[in-house]
Amino acid sequence: MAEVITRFPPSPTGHLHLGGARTALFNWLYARHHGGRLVLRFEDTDRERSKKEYVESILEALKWLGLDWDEGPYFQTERLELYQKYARKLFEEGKAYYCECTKEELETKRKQMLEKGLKPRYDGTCREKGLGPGEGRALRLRVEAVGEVVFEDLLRGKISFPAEEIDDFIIMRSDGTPTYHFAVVIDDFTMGVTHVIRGDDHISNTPKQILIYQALGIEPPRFAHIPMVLGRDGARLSKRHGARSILEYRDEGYLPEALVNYLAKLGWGYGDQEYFTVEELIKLFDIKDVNLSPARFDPDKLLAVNAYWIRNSDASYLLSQLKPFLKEYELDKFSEDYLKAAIETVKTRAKTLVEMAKMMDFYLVEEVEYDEKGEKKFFVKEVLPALEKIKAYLEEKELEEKEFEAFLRGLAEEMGLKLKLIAQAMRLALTGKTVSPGLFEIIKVLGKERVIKRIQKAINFIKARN
RNA sequence: GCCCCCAUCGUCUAGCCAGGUCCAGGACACCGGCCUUUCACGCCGGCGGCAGGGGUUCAAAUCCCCUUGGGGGCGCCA
Repeated sequence: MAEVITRFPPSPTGHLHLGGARTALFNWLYARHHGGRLVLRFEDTDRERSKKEYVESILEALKWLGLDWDEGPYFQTERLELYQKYARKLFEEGKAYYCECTKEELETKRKQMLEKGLKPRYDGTCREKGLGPGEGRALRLRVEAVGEVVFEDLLRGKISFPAEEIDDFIIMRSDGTPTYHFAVVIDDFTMGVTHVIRGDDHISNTPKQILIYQALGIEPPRFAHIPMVLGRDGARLSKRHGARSILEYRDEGYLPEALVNYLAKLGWGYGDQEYFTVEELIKLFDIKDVNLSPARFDPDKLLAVNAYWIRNSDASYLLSQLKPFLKEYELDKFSEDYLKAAIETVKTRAKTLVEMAKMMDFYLVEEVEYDEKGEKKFFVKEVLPALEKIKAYLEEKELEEKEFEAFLRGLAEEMGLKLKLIAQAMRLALTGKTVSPGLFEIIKVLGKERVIKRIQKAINFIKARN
C-alpha cells in the first residue's frame, strides 16, 4: 500500500479548540495507524486575522496533547511564489481569467441576489473581457456549469453537486495572495497529501477544490469529512462552551490522556470500550468507523474521563503533571516517595489536578488551618481525653491498621463517644478539613512525628478555647 | 432562498453496510442501595431512546420514499 500522508492545517486566527484538536487527532491517528506521515501547515493567508501568538499557542497545544508531526510547520505566506506559479499556468491555459470587479460591487450584487431568493453567485461580468493581470484584479477560475461535480467521501460514499451551483470563484486575490481553496489544493498536491480528513463543514467546499484539481489536470486526494463538534446546546462551538483553548483545559488540571480519550470517542467508538490509551487508539482507530452525525461536547463526560485517567495513572506520572499546580508549596522539603504516597491517597478522589492539589495541601504545609465549621462541631472538650490517648498510643505502638482501628473503636466505647466524633476530630487535627482520605492512610503517609505534633496542636487549640 | 450533510436514552455511543440472535447493549449525568470514621473509589439496582409517517418483506433500529428536526455551505474568511 502506498504511503499515507495526512495533514493538519490550522489557521492561526485563534487558539486550538476542541473541534480543531479532534481533527488533528483523527489525522494523527490515521497517519500513525497506517505508518504514514502527518504534515503540519499554517493557513495564514488571512493577514488581517492571523497572529503569531496563535501559532505559538497551537504548537504548544499540539505538543501537550502528544500529537507530533513529521513535516512542517509550513506557512502559506512563505509559499506565495508557488501559488503564483500555478495560477499563471491556469491563466495561460485559459482556465482562469482576471476580474476587475470591486469588493463593493460584488457585495452589492450578492445582497441583491440573496434578497431575490437566488443563490448568490458571480454573474460573469469579466468572464469574456480578456483582461490580463493588473492592479486591483483578482483571478477567477472559469467554471463550466454543466453536469455534476462528484467525489467519493471515505465515510459517506458518493457526494455530488450540480455544477451550476458553483460560480467562477476567486483563486488569487487582487493582492497576489491565494484564496483558501487554491492554497489548499496546491499545498495538498505539492505536499503529497493522500488523505484529507477535515470537518464536514468543508463538504460544500470540496467541489470547488475538485474543480481546481481538474483544471490543473491532477488527481485529487481521498476525502473523509468528519462530523463537527457542537457545543452543549447543539450550536456550533463558541467561546461559551468548548471553543476554549485546549491549553485552558491543561491549566484547569486535565490530563492530555483524558482529552485525547474523550476527543477520540466524540464521533468514533470501538464496541463498548470507553477508555483507550493512545497506543490502543493507534491500533484500533479506523476512519471508516467514524460517525456521520455531529457530536455535542459534554463537559461532564470529559470530567469523568479525566477522573478515570487520574485514578488510573501511577503516582510518579501524576507528580510530574501536578508540579505546576503545587508551585506555592516548598516541594523540595519532601522526598519523592513522600509526595507519591500522598498522591496515592487522593487520586481516587480528585477529578482534576487542580482539585488534587487542593486536596493534598495538608501534606505540604507545616501547620494546618482548621475548617471553621468543623472545628466548632468536632473540637469539643469531650474529645480531649481521646486525643490524648491516641497521641500516647502513637508514641508507643507500631502502626498497624487493624490494630489501630480496634484501638479507636475501643476508645470510643470506653469514653462513651461516637467513633465518628473521634475520627472527625482526628481528621480535623491532621488535615484541617472535615473531608479527606482515610485516617489510617493519612497517618501512614504523614508519619508519626508530624501526626503527634498535629494532635498536640489540636489539644492545645481545644484547651485554649474552652 | 438555493445546495449539501446528518438523525438510537438528556449527552457520547454499540447495533445499521451483509434485515431475524434487540420488547435495543455500554458509558456520562441523575436517583436508590451496599461498603464506610468523612469524601471518594468499587459493587448492585433504577430512570431513560430506535424523530414521525408511508412503503418493501414472513420479519425493519437495520433497506427505500416523504415529512419534520438539526448542522453546514453559498466571501478578494479559513
